[in-house]
This record gives sequence, C-alpha cells and structure tokens, in this order.
Amino acid sequence: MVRKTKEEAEQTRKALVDAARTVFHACGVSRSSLDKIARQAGVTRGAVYWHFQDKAELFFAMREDVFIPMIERTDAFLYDAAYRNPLDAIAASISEFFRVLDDCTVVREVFEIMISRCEYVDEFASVQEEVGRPAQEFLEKIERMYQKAAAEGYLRAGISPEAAARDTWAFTSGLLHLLLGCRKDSGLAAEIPGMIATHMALRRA
Amino acid sequence: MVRKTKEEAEQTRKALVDAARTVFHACGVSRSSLDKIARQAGVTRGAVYWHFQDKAELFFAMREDVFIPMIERTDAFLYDAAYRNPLDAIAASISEFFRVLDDCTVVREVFEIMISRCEYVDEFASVQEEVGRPAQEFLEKIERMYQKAAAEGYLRAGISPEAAARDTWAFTSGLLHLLLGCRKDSGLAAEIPGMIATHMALRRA
DNA sequence: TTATATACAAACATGGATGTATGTAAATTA
DNA sequence: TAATTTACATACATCCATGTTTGTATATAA
Repeated sequence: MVRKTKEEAEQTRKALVDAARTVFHACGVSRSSLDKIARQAGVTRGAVYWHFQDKAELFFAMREDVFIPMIERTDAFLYDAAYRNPLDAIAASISEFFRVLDDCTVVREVFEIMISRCEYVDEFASVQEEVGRPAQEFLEKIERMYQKAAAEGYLRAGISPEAAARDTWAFTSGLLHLLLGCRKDSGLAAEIPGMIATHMALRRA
Repeated sequence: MVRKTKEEAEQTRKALVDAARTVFHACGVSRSSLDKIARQAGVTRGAVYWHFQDKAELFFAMREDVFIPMIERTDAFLYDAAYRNPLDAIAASISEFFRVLDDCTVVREVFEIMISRCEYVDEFASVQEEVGRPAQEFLEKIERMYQKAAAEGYLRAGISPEAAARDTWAFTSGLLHLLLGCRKDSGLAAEIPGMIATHMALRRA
C-alpha cells in the first residue's frame, strides 16, 4: 500500500504529530531525528517531508494543537458570568489550567517539551515570542478582572489592580515552571489548589 | 608555542568556559559544537578534550562558576542580622538576586542558557535536579524566615508561614522565567523592585 | 477508461560532530 | 642536563542527520 486515501493521509499526519510529541518528550527536540519520529509513527521520513517542511513545522503543529484549546478553556472560566466576584473567576481560571495540566498527558507533555526540552534559538526563537504573547495577554486579562474587582469592592485596600495582576502573573508562571521543571517534585501537584486559594485570599477585601 | 605554563593552562581553561557560555548563549547547547567553542576561545578541540571530558562537563563547569556565588550572595542578605524584620531580609535577598541578574552579563547569560537554551534530557537531566535542589532549599529557607516573622508578629494574620513561603517561592520563580524567558519584555526589569515591594506588602501585618 | 496527481518509500549525496589516536615542543622534574 | 610530563594541535575513523531526488502503486479526476 503506497498511495492512501485523503482520510488515511490525514491520519498519517496526526500520527506524525503524536509521534513527534512522544519523541520530543523522550529525547529532547534537537536529538529527535526525523527518522526516529517517522519510525515511531510507523512510516518513513518520506511521509514527514510530505506533510511538513522540516522539524520546526512539525513542532509548531504539535504546539498549536494544545495551546489554542488551552487558552479557550481557561478564558471560558475567566469570563464566566456565573462568578459574581471577579477574584473567583481568576482563581477558577488558574485552577482549570493546572487541572488540565494534571490529568491530560498530551497537554502536560507539550508544556514539558516547551519548558525543558527545547532550545529557543534560530528557528525556535520565534516560539519564545509565541509563548510570550499569551503570557502577556494573560496579564492584561487578569488586570482588567482585578480592575473590575476593585470597582466592585472585592479587592483588598492598599493594592492596585495593576500590582495585583502582576503578582498573580508571576505566581502562575512560577507555579507552572516549578511543577514541570523538576521531576518527582514531592507531590507539588497536590498542593496547587491550596496554593491558589492562599494566593487569592491574600488579595480579597 | 605548544606547551604552556600551569598558569597559562588555567587561563586556557577559563577561556574555554567563557567561550562555552558565549556560544551556548548564541547557538543553544546542542548546536554548540566543541569546535565552535574551541575556535571562540582561540584554541582547538584538543584543548577542550584535555581540560574536559565532554560538552556536559564544560556545561557543568560554566554553571557552577556562577551558581554557587549567587546563592552565597543572596543568602548573605537573607541572614543579615541588620534586618530586624525577617520580611525585610526576604525582600532584600530577592531584590539582590534580580539586581545581580540585571547588571551582571555573565550571570544573566548563564541563567538564560539554563532556562531557554538547554534541553534537559539524558546527561542534562541531572542538571534539572541540581537546579531543583537550590530552588527547594530556597523554599525551606524562606519558610523558616516566615516562621520567625510570624513568631515576632510581623506576618499578617490569616496566612501560615508555609503558605506564605510557597507563594513567595512561586512568585520568585515566575519572575525569573518571565524576565529571562521572553526577550524584549517591554521593560519588565524596571518593574521588578516595585513588584517585590508589592508582593511583600501583601503579607505584612 | 485513461491520465494525472497523490502519498508516500527508497536511494543518494553531503556535511558536520564526536571520540580517539598520534605528534610535538616546551615546561618540569630528577 | 637528560628524561619525562604536560598542554595542547593535528589527523583519522565513524556515525548520524538532513535535504533532495527518484520510483511507484493507487486514489481521484476528466
């Protein structure tokens, strides 16, 4: 069997993205040869070069598959009208982020690859910007939420919405890196809900 | 000139570590061939293999050169008896960390390499643990300081020393990654002192 | 039904990186 | 001062990854 139907071809493409994730995670991006990835997917390099221009394009495909849905999911909580108090929405959004990270292997692998198995130089330097943008947007989103919280009297006196947002921004980023950066981290994952609660409690009126 | 005096040899070693840092920072660790590094240092690969077993050993040497002094410097502030309030010592220690990071190019380059230009797999998987340990120790140190602060009535009511420590831990880690992770970060560096002050103010009694 | 484009596999060519082995002139040591 | 290390430079052998080219059976279009 050489020529495949369109569906089968699309299936091959997905198998390649899956294989790339697995191999990237096990070997690191630079040591993941296209041959390794192709074998993992049960095809040859020919298939890789047919569907993607090079390793970088495969990487980008893998990344987008989980990044965009992740942002949509967390945003849904952030903007959920069910939360009267914007601080609750912020807490829920962050909690959801780490919940998905905890019980979705695919997502966790992609984040682990991006945090500790990829070198951000040359073709991949742009990835850093693509990661930096959502982070910056997250800051702006929660800043607006904190402003709303302040206007409605939910925010503790003495702290500005901007300052609160930046503190939460750093907190979230740090939590992500501490969680995924060091393997076998003595059960940090279990502490996360409590840490988020504590963090938010500090800024409640 | 072939055979060098002991001093000159030690100078060559240092030149190699410096060159490694420069090349690692520019090309990423995996794309930094030992030939590139040797040329940058003005020698050949022969010198590299004389002084180091392989690239990993070079990497470790580069890292230790800045890591140990950094910990000593920040610890000095943390344990400085001049601070009556332990919260001030914590703030000073963190401030010092980012101050050094800001005006010492060598230190900043090493941290940037470790954060975004190295893949933590195989030989480098251990690096992750070596980085994780100081982070864990930092958590324990500030936890003790927060306990002291609580005992002396400096800590805001309603937050436990453990929870305060973990929040500060995540904050510091996040700040580091946000600062070094995304290049041209619209002057985040300038905001850091204010962010630290805000962060600490949230937990003062 | 035939022609053509598709979805790969297989073969080819190239270059770069690693590790090791060997050479060697000067610094040290005896 | 002769013998021996030292601190490299140079040469060699091997492997692996990449990109490209060619081949080909089959799905699809005309």
